[in-house]
Formats: sequence, structure tokens, C-alpha cells
Amino acid sequence: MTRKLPDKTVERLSQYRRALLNTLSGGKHHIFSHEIANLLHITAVQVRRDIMLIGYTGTLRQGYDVNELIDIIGKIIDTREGQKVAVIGIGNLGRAIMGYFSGKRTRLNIVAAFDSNPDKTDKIYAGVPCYHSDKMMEIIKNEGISIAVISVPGEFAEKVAEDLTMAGIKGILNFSPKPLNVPAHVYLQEFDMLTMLEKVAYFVKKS
Amino acid sequence: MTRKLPDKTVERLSQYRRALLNTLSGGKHHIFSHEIANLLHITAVQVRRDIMLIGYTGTLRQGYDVNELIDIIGKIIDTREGQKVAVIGIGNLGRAIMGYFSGKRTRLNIVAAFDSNPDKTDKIYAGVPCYHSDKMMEIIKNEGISIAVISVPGEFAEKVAEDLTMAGIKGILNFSPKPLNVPAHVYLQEFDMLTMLEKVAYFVKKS
DNA sequence: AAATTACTGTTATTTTAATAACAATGTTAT
DNA sequence: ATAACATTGTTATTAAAATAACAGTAATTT
Ligand SMILES: NC(=O)c1ccc[n+]([C@@H]2O[C@H](COP(=O)([O-])OP(=O)(O)OC[C@H]3O[C@@H](n4cnc5c(N)ncnc54)[C@H](O)[C@@H]3O)[C@@H](O)[C@H]2O)c1
Ligand SMILES: NC(=O)c1ccc[n+]([C@@H]2O[C@H](COP(=O)([O-])OP(=O)(O)OC[C@H]3O[C@@H](n4cnc5c(N)ncnc54)[C@H](O)[C@@H]3O)[C@@H](O)[C@H]2O)c1
Repeated sequence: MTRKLPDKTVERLSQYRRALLNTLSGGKHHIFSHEIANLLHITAVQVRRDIMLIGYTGTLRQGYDVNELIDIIGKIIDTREGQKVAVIGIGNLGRAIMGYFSGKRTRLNIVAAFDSNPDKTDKIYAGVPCYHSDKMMEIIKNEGISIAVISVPGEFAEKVAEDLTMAGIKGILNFSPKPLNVPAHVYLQEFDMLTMLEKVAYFVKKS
Repeated sequence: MTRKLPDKTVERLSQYRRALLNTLSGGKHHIFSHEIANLLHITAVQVRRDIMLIGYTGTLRQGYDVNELIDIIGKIIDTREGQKVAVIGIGNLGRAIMGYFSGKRTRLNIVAAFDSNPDKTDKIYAGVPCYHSDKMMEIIKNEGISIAVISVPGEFAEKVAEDLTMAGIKGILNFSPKPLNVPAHVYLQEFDMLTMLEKVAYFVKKS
């Protein structure tokens, strides 16, 4: 399945899987495209198209087999061995992230957290050990951690990103307000809640 | 300026403004499109095009006047009177949001927080009072709060959204993992960090 | 058994977003 | 004074994403 999927399809696949896992725990084993669509507020065509792109095929009268679809999506968006993730900066946001991810059934395992404040280190958060950031580069290399979430204050983000890059990280999800510069081989995704909120405000205003 | 702007342009305008405010506090009063572009990791053409769309014009040798541009963007994405915002659910995520927004110079004012846990209510977080959620509908109506950020656990999110809608809220930014159903006149923006992270993981895998 | 229904899967079309191309213009160098 | 340069603003083109259209098909109804 080395076919390149559209960006947006990748995002939705992750959402489909989450919704399907819910569905499953509700005891439902088959689902129609329009049901998935309703769960996510998108159209059924979109759902079918995405599913077509990953090469899965439902049955005519029953729709999609929930287990199978979850599996196939996993084959696409997970690696076989899983990927290790670290969270840098265990303030409010860092803890929210750890809490949210813990227990989610996924091949993305948060295996370490790092903070520069000794009061926060050498403790367990949501089942994950938090180390002092002095050890960050070493642990990332030794553990083979490939993905990092940055939730430190803006003024430290650039330095953290440099260290991460040197330690061989492959992907960064950045929540700090400072847009980062990383080499092209590091995949970078930035996110800002203020932007989201201002967007909501703008579109509220229009109506 | 009732011209309809593309979705993505609106997002970027918010980012430009944030970057420009930084620039300004660094004592720089003029900026070129390619400088803005570098700050945000986008292209200069994109920047110029967005700025064209809002009808602002720079000077040829100096580029854009930072103050003026900040102002113009404000005219576009803010309302004159400002809009009031409430945060529902003051857990780790709620507190991270409050901390992040506080002190940001914007016409979006977080004026109230709400939580159902009496241990958390009747306190001040990042300068904003937290009330018990019993009073939510009343306060939202009386204060004229038009935008809400939902950061309660999934199982309560639907109910909170219903109450908010009934209280007359106009826009919702939802961080709970439960996709919400709201009437069409309420602008809804959902966000999920797990999706973001899985996307990073997917694109890391490819390389 | 024919028609109808309710789905899926796929191609075609439209819409939205990004990029490229380039004219216009003041600035600096020669 | 002229040429080269660096920048903006805008139009043209391409790319990405979403939507629409519709063919195919098993089940159900008449
Ligand atoms: N992008 C967004 O949407 C968004 C939302 C909320 C917060 N934020 C930003 O995220 C960051 C964290 O927010 P928060 O509320 O958790 O803040 P916080 O102050 O509670 O936490 C920051 C943590 O980072 C740690 N830290 C500082 N320097 C470090 C370093 N070099 N290495 C490791 N750890 C270090 C601190 O000890 C602290 O524990 C802030 O920059 C904030 O502006 C962004
Ligand atoms: N979308 C994302 O990216 C993302 C990231 C992290 C967390 N989350 C989700 O956000 C939510 C909050 O995360 P958290 O880490 O802050 O959790 P938390 O448990 O620390 O906080 C939840 C807070 O909501 C309050 N609450 C519960 N019911 C309420 C109600 N009806 N009205 C008002 N307040 C109520 C609780 O008292 C608590 O203070 C969770 O659902 C979590 O899954 C989402």
C-alpha cells in the first residue's frame, strides 16, 4: 500500500478509526458509509472515496465490516513495529496530551516525557516516566524514539527542536507558539489554538 | 471589507498578526513578504496574495508597515466591540488554554470559565473567574458570551454543547473527542491532537 | 419476473487553494 | 543616464480536495 494518499485522507482515516473503535465498543459490527459520515459531519461520498483509496471494499447490503476496516486503516497509518513518541515539556498542555493519549489503542506509544524543572522529573505521568531534559538526547537515541511533541514555552522551543533533530527525531508536532526551523527530512506539524479560535470568531462574525 | 476570504487565508491572517506582533516587539517596523513567509514557513507569493486579498498595499522598497498591517488584519478578523469567550472544563487542557490566551493582545476576551467540580470553581485561573457549570447558561446569556471552548471529557460534551446552543452561543471550538451535533447557525470547529500525531507518524513512515 | 430500493465503487466535474509568471516601479550601481 | 536589481501586486496556471453523477448489484417488493 505504498500509494500516496492525500493529506486530508490521512487525517480522516485516523478519525474514522477512532469513530470505528467507538462503534465497536458499542457492539456494532457493520457500518454504512453514511453512518460514518454522520459521526464525523462529512458526506458519505467522501467516506467511500477515502475507503476506495485505501483499497478496502465493503459488502453491498451490510456496508463495511468494522473490524476489518479498523485493521486495514491500521495497516496504512501504523508501522508494523509501532513508533515511539516523546513529549517535551510537562506543563498543563503536556499533561493534557499525556492524559489524552494514554490508553488509546494505537501503535503510537508515548514512552518518555522530558522537562527541565527538577520538581517535575523522575515521576510518572499517565504511566509514562518523565526524565530531566539533560538526558533527552541520549534517551531518544537509545530508545529509538522517532516522534516528538513539543509543549515547552516559545523561547525554548527552537533549542529543543535542534536537540531533537540532532538526536535523530523524524517528526515533530509543535504546540509552542514559535514556528520552528527544521531540516527537510524532519516532518513538522505546527498547531495553534489561537488561530483556531480566531477563525471561529471570524466565521461567527460573518453570520 | 465584507468580501469573503478563503478559509485558509483567514487562518494565515491570524498567524501573520501573531508573527507581526513579535516583530514589532523586536523593534522592527517594516517587513518584506519573504520575511513574513520565512517566519511561517510558507512562500512569499502566498503572503502577498493574502495581503492583496485584504486590500492592503505595501511600499516598494520597505515592504509592509508592521503597525498598519497589524491594524488592517485586526479590522478584518476582529469585531469592533470584541467577542467574549468562555472555556468549559478546567482540567489540564482547559488550564493550558487559559494560560496560553491570557495576555495575548486580541479582541477575543476569555471572560469566564466553567467546571462541574466544586473544587475547581470560585477561583481565578489566569485572571479569569471559574464558575460552577450550573450557572453557565445564565452567565453566558447575561454577559453576551458568543464563543465557547469545550474541554470537558467526551461523555459530557454533547450535553454541554446543547446547553451552550440554548444559551445562544454562536461558535464552538471543541477539543473533546466526541464529534458534536449543533444547529447550522452555530459555527463548529473540532480539533484532535491524536489525528495530528497520527498524521505526523504517517508522513514520517513514508520517508 | 420485473421494478424498486438502498447501498457501494468509480469516474467526471467543480471548487478551492497554491504556485508560477510577469508587469510595474522605485533604488542602487555603473 | 542607463542598466541591473529587488520588491510589490495581479493575473494565469496548476494542483489538491470536495462534490456530483452514475453504473453496478444484491435484496426486497409488487
Ligand atoms: N499551540 C497551542 O495551541 C498552545 C496551547 C496552549 C499552550 N501553548 C504553548 O505551549 C507551551 C506550554 O504550555 P503550558 O500551559 O503547558 O505551559 P507550562 O508553563 O505549564 O509548561 C511548560 C513546561 O515546559 C517545561 N520546560 C521549560 N523549558 C524546557 C526545556 N528546555 N526542556 C524541557 N522542558 C522545559 C517547564 O518546566 C514546564 O513544565 C507554551 O509555550 C504555551 O504558550 C500552545
Ligand atoms: N482534542 C484534543 O486534542 C484533546 C487533547 C487533550 C485532551 N482532550 C480531551 O479534552 C478533555 C479534557 O482533557 P483534560 O486533560 O483537561 O481532562 P481533565 O479530566 O483534566 O479535565 C476535565 C475537566 O472537565 C470538568 N467537567 C466534567 N464535566 C463537566 C461539565 N459537565 N461541565 C463543566 N466541566 C466539566 C472536570 O471537572 C474537569 O475539571 C478530555 O475529553 C480529553 O479527552 C482532547
